[in-house]
Amino acid sequence: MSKSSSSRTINEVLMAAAHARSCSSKKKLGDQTPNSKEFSSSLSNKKMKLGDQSPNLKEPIQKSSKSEDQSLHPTATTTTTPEETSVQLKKRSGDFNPNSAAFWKKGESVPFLFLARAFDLIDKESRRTEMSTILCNTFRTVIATTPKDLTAVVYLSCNKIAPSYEDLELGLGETSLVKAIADAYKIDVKHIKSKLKILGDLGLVAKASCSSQVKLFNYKPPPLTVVKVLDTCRTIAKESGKDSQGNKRGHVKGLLDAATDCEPQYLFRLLQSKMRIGLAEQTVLVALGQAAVYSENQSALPSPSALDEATEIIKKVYSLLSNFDKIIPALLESGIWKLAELCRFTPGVPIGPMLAKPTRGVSEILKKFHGSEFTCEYKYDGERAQIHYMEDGSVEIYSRNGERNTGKFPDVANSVKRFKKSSITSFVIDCEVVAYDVDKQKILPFQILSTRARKGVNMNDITVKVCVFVFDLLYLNGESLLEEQLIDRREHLYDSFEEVTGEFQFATTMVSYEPKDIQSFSKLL
DNA sequence: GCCCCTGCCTC
DNA sequence: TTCGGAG
DNA sequence: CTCCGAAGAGGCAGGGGC
Repeated sequence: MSKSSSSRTINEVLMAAAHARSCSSKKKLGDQTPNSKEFSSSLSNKKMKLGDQSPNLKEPIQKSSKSEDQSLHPTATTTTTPEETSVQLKKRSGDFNPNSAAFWKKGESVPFLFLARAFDLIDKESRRTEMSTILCNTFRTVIATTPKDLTAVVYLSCNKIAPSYEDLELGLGETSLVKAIADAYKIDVKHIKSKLKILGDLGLVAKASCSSQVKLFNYKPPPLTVVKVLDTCRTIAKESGKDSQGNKRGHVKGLLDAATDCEPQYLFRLLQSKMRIGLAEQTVLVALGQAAVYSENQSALPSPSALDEATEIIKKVYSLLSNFDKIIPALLESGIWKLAELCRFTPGVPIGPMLAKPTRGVSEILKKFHGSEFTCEYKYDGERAQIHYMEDGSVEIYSRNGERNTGKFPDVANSVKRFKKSSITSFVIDCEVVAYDVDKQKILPFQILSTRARKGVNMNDITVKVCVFVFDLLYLNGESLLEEQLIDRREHLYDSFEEVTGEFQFATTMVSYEPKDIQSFSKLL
């Protein structure tokens, strides 16, 4: 098992374009080409930028003339049927009437069936642009009828139940869900399992089981709503302790009892966190941005550039503040064009990380960088960590995926403040936490790090010591540094912290114009 | 009290 | 993490 | 190139069972 990860050595090199985070405009270090956003690394990975921070959120060309006056929308939409909904949602955005697809009254809770139908349409579509259109129409419908449900709709569309840093897990996997179906329908677990093998998907199994189910009672639970589904998911996630498994199953059964049509299928895929309809966060964001544009300007069709701009804004905003509970209300209240002002990078909320991207070799890199200044950086073999130090002295640590990791690294959380200079009142750093042998002063392989306890770690129980290798500073003394060049952020970084060997060190880097330096740098191992 | 299965998360 | 498919 | 989805290794945590 010395799998790839452990075979990577600590000395592996990683390089990034010198202007990393703020990709678009500013460059000061060479390479102005439009595709100067990426980096490549020599050995196996490299870092890449995150979601665009195009600093030019200029005034929208298509200012919304009248934004929120919903009163002029044609009234009600009670005559539409679920079937009709599907037809409407597939229309091109320009031809779509946001009041045509709803089969519930304005202000009423959005039925889960509406969303399930949209998922079903998307499932049958392979073009992401089309998926996005369908979802865009879906969002527009919700905005036009029951905007307060938009947050729930967006969460479910992303297959999330809360921001990732809130540590809310369903705790339901395939096995539990199979049991839940068996429970609910009084079917043998074995039958469910064999069906699962045949159909290949738990959602389909749920659907099939549901339709073959004979309802013995006339009692019919009220239709599911999007909010109900989301709330129940959260309830399931919070269930813990004795009998929690059974309780969770009970909640699932409750949902299943009320599910009809294609609802069971998507309900179970949601519960399994495997939507597999080809739609995920990025596509949802695109749809959301565009829906916002269309909804703001009912009378005129938005220009393509306005739509692109909206997409950029929403992606950027989400990478800075990945919390729909904050973004959606702001979006509904003030519109897409002001969103960036309202939703800023905030300490305490993890920012989307710039990720490395594999390259096939040094030669590939050599070409890419001749003529431009570039930088290389060691890629340490540990765990990514984003450390937030707030004004009040509190610390939070987040993983690569934005999960709160603070409880896993109490040693780091307690020590970081010792490495900052006293004038520093708040900061966010990006770093790699690496297992470290204090006696031998040596970095240990990832394997060792992975044996650390993961939750509620007690300082006294720590056996694997770690060293933090910082490579970026994203926020300092109340101000975001995201608009600055990587090279400049590094300067701030070096100015703001003191290294302590074996505890807190700066990642080894090199900056050059000479492609051949890449090779020599990578030989440092 | 101990062990296993399931879920989740890291790379 | 790496891979492969689709657009 | 971007996005999505699937797969794989190793390992901790929590619950359920005995």
